[in-house]
This record gives sequence, C-alpha cells and structure tokens, in this order.
Amino acid sequence: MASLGELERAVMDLLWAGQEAATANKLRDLLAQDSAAADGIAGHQGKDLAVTTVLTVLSRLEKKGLVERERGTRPHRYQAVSSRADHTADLMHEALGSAPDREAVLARFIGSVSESEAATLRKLLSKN
Amino acid sequence: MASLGELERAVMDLLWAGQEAATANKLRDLLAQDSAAADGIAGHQGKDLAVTTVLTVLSRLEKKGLVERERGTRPHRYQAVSSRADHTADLMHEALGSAPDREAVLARFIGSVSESEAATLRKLLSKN
DNA sequence: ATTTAGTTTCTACGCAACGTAGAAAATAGA
DNA sequence: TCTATTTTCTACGTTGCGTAGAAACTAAAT
Repeated sequence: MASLGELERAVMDLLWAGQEAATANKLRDLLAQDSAAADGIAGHQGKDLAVTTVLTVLSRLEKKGLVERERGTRPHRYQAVSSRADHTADLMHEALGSAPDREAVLARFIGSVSESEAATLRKLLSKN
Repeated sequence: MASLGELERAVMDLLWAGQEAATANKLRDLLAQDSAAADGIAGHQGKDLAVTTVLTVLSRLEKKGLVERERGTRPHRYQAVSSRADHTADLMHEALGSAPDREAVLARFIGSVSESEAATLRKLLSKN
C-alpha cells in the first residue's frame, strides 16, 4: 500500500481535515501556518515551501491512489480519495493480512486495547 | 516503528517461524532453500546470498529493536524480540494510534472484517 | 606461540523513495 | 497577443535497503 513520508503525511492530514477540495496554494499556506504554529510564531524560520514542492507531493499522492484531482478547474483542486478512518482501517487490515496467524494477532491486539475501546468494539460487533 | 524491506521481512519470517535462535549461516541456508523453492528448484539461479549480507540485515534489524543476538556464543545466535503476532498487533496499534478519530477507525475496521474474524473478536472481547 | 579458518565489523556502491525546488511548458485573462 | 498564473519536467541531496568485499577479530589446530 505504500507508506507516507513526512510531508506527504502532513498534506494528507490537511486534506482529511478539511472537507472541501483544496488547491496547491491553499495547502501551501496551511502548511506554513502549521509549521509556524509548531515553532511558536517567533521562530517561523521561513519554512514556507515552494508551491511546486506541494504540487510534486500531490502528484505522488495521486499516483499512490490517495488523492484525486479535478483537472477541469484551472487551479486544480485536490481531495483525499478516502477518509482518514478508511485509510487507517485499511492499514490495519493490511498489517493483519500479512500474518498467517490472524487469530493470534487479533488476540494480541485485543489484549492491549484500552477498556473504552474494548467497549466500542463490543458495541460495534453486536449491533449488526 | 520502521517498516521492513523485502529481505528484512524474509529474515524476520524465518526467525518467527523457527523457535530456536539461529546463526547467520543457518539463516543464509534457509533463505537459499526458500528462494530455490520459489523458483521451482530448476531455476535456482545462484540466488544464494553472502553471509555478510545476512549479517548486515541482522544488524539493522537489531538496531530497529526487532532482533536480539547472543554475543556470548561464537557464531552469534539471533532471535526475534517479539512474536510475529505481537509485532503485527503493534503495527495495528500504531496505525490506530496515528488517527485522532479512533472510534471511526475501529468502526471501519470492524465493518470490513470477515464473519469468522468477527466471531473471533466477539469471543476475545467477552472472555475476560 | 603462531598460523589459519571461520566470524564479525566496517565501508561502500547502486537503487528507489522522498523533500525540495528551479526551468520550462501550458493556459487563462487583460 | 502579451502576461501572470499554474502545471509539468527535470534534478539534486538525503536516507533506507539489498548487496557484498575488505579488514579486523577470535578460537582452534599445530
């Protein structure tokens, strides 16, 4: 399924957070904000990325099937193909599927889950 | 947590499969067997790896915390730090933990689980 | 004690992924 | 048609991994 680099991850987080499709410029601005916030504004050492950088990353994410772009509108607009929840669940299934002893894996997994999450799971498994 | 390359994965699979700690030479032989089997014996295009290759990989796995070695014995013996089931469960937790909306993730995860696995989960969640 | 055969460490090369962005090409609006 | 904006192309530096030779090290045999 291909794992994500740091910047790719940051971009996906933005796309997953916002519901609207966003342009590369918009994303660049948001990334600048975030990094400024992380430094505490004072720093803000010109961590602004070039738009081409963001576009490159978006292209790579598109190739990986994580992002979709509207080619019709002029500044192309990008959006995540699936929700973060779906994507994360896919990753979990991918990990699970890579093992021959799925039951054992599930046992370990459940064994180290918090009580509230266990409750959530019980609910999800009974309903339906 | 660091993901594994192809050879790293193959080595871990061997360590997870066998219960005894193994030497680099032993692992090299097992890898040669496996690749021969994969090709159907006829091929077996001298895919035998150098022992140093296996040792390098083992060192990297040790640095990643996946493998442990007995330095006392002369041909060092290597073994997995945790079982494959534990490791896989850890990966699942890692994926789950990276999302802010854990409940949503669990919902998707459960939603696309096979019926037999769902049964397994129900059992695991009730018992205890 | 010295040599030697086997073992481990060090160093390194090629390749692919990723962060990064300038140069060039394409396009929409003035 | 010219220009400002946007997108694509190309590329460079870094890091992880597959791969292994060279060098250092250690235990056994002589």
